[in-house]
Amino acid sequence: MPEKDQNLGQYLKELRIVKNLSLRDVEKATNNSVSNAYLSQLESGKISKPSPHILESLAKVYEVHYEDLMAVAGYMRSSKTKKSGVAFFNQHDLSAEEKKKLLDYLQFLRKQK
Amino acid sequence: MPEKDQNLGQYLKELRIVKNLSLRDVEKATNNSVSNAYLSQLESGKISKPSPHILESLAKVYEVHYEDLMAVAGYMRSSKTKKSGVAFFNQHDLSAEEKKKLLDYLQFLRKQK
DNA sequence: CAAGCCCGCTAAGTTTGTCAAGCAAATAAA
DNA sequence: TTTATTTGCTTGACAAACTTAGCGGGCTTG
Repeated sequence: MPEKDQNLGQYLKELRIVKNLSLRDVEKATNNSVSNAYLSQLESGKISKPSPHILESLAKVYEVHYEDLMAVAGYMRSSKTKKSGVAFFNQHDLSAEEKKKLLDYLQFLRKQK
Repeated sequence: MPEKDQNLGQYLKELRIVKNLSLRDVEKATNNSVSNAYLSQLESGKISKPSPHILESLAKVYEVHYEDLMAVAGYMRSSKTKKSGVAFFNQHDLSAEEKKKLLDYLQFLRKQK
């Protein structure tokens, strides 16, 4: 489950990277309802309270429960431990740094074609 | 249950009137997290998409399920028919006008001491 | 009547979410 | 290497959310 104090931006970035999507991929996948520029700001934490319908669009693309994103955004208390798409990155007691390194490495691996 | 197409403002106003609270009463009850001026704008429909934590504060004061308000605001599909505090005003096939007249009359009655 | 309080409401200002355009670096293609 | 495409990101402008101050009306109390 998403950790309580994990910030929304990091979580969104994890989801996107694991799914191997670019900012613009997501923009298209959401039918332009979330611009790549805005998603960038979300991931970098410059925006902390997006409107729920934005989260809904993202949840659909990332195949995550809408309520999960709402919870991470601080809009709801996290509901009953639903295992979402990136469960691996959240279930194994990874520190924030470890997680980040793994994600970086994942990108590296994929770039090797 | 709140009707699908019922707008948020009207619903909030109903709740407040039935509970016999003034705008300022609600402001105080929410610990100043919802100003009376802002609530007025909400009820008049000048603001249609308040941030969820606003709805959370109001739900607490009005003793309504948070999810209900979220649903009425269009942030969630209405969950399983929870009967909220003003069930009377929503269950008896009242038209919008009828409802409004009843609420006005309710205020009139109460004003009679 | 006058002084005071509470009511709903609004006008004006600040903040913040959101988008369109575009830039610099990385990658791919020629 | 040069050109073109993609990627993440920043900037500037706009709209919508949200705040603060205050008005005018209706009650109450002296």
